[in-house]
Amino acid sequence: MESTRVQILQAGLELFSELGYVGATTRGIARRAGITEVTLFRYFPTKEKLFEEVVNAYLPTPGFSEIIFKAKDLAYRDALAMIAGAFMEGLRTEKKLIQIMYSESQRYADLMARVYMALVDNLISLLAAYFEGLQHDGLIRKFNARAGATAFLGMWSALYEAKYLLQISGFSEIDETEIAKEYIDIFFTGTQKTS
Amino acid sequence: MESTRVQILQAGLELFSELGYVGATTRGIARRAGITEVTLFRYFPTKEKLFEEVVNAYLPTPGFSEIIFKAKDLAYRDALAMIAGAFMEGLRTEKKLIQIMYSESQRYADLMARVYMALVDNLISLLAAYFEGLQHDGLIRKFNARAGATAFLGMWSALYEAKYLLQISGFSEIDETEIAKEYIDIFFTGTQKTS
DNA sequence: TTATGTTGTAAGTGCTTACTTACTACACAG
DNA sequence: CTGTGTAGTAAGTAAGCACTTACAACATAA
Repeated sequence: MESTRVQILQAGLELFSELGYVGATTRGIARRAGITEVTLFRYFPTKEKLFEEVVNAYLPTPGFSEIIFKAKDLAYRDALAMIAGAFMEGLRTEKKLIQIMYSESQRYADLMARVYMALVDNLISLLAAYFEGLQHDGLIRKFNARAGATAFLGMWSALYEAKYLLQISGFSEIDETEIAKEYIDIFFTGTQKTS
Repeated sequence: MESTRVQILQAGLELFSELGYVGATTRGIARRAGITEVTLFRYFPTKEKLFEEVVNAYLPTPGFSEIIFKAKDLAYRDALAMIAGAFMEGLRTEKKLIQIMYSESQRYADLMARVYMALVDNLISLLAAYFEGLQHDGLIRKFNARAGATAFLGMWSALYEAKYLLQISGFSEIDETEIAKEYIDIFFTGTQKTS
């Protein structure tokens, strides 16, 4: 059955993210998948190949184009809020993959760079294009659109890391909608036209 | 000699950051320190104790208070630029520790949270106090000072991660002073008084 | 000279690891 | 009923791991 393969990949994603590439064992992955180690090696020739297939299997297909498309129907401030919300939700959904990305960024630099690209690079480009459209219509001030996009998403990804990856206690207390309001205020005001 | 101990700690910092806690071996650390494995175990009873001592030994003593102190003599925009530059330089200096922090944030959650606190939490508080002073003097608009501080530093730490930790090619091409100017522009304008 | 502290050398412990081989059990399609 | 594909079981391999023991070499200080 194909489901055996999927179960192994799922178990691999979990254990690689919890224990890292070296820390996760083929025995442990097999156990969590509910199969034997021998069966695991019937599907994947080496631990390394399994790891690469896990990452590739769960590489997110960026579904951000619709988000930005919808943003065009909203007022600028509401669009920023919606984009930020969608981005944070996307990061939360991909938490296991993001954990792998950070812990293996040295050993598997190229592969992890691809994970980053899949996660945020596409959104950066779309967001930059959105800003350029608004600039062209004279609705926001002129600035380097790509730099603006990384500035905006950077605030959120840093918040995500402190709160969800490192689980800093000072951030878990804070209401996310409250801090979101401040972030959006700053960026909104910072990109307004100077009247 | 005390220098043997220091050499082991230094080698431990390097190998733990390159290979992770599980991936780094006591043999490898001893070799890089230029001593034998037996000597390593004469100084540190277990690999785990060695790891904890490495992290504690290289926990940065935050030297940010002087930075914020100097900022008070500068114009707001120049102060932002100086703080951002000092923060980025601090992150670059602590690259190995930061790598450890990200790769072991699951296994050693508490210890790595302490690393984060030492790295940025102190600066967040100081920066928030600086903003509050400016707000009190009516030089910038009112906003949640702590949220503003995390927003400002978040932009920079996200840039640092993409450029130096994940080494995303798209960021290494960009001139850092150019992107810095845009970040500061956005934050400066975003926290100005609405006249 | 004698005592002490620091290091290296050599060997080995028991455990875990990724990965293999050989055989068996069972479901299902022709 | 027979062949085929998928799985489990049992056992084992060679290598690497953290960590130990015992002893010898050397410098320094009393």
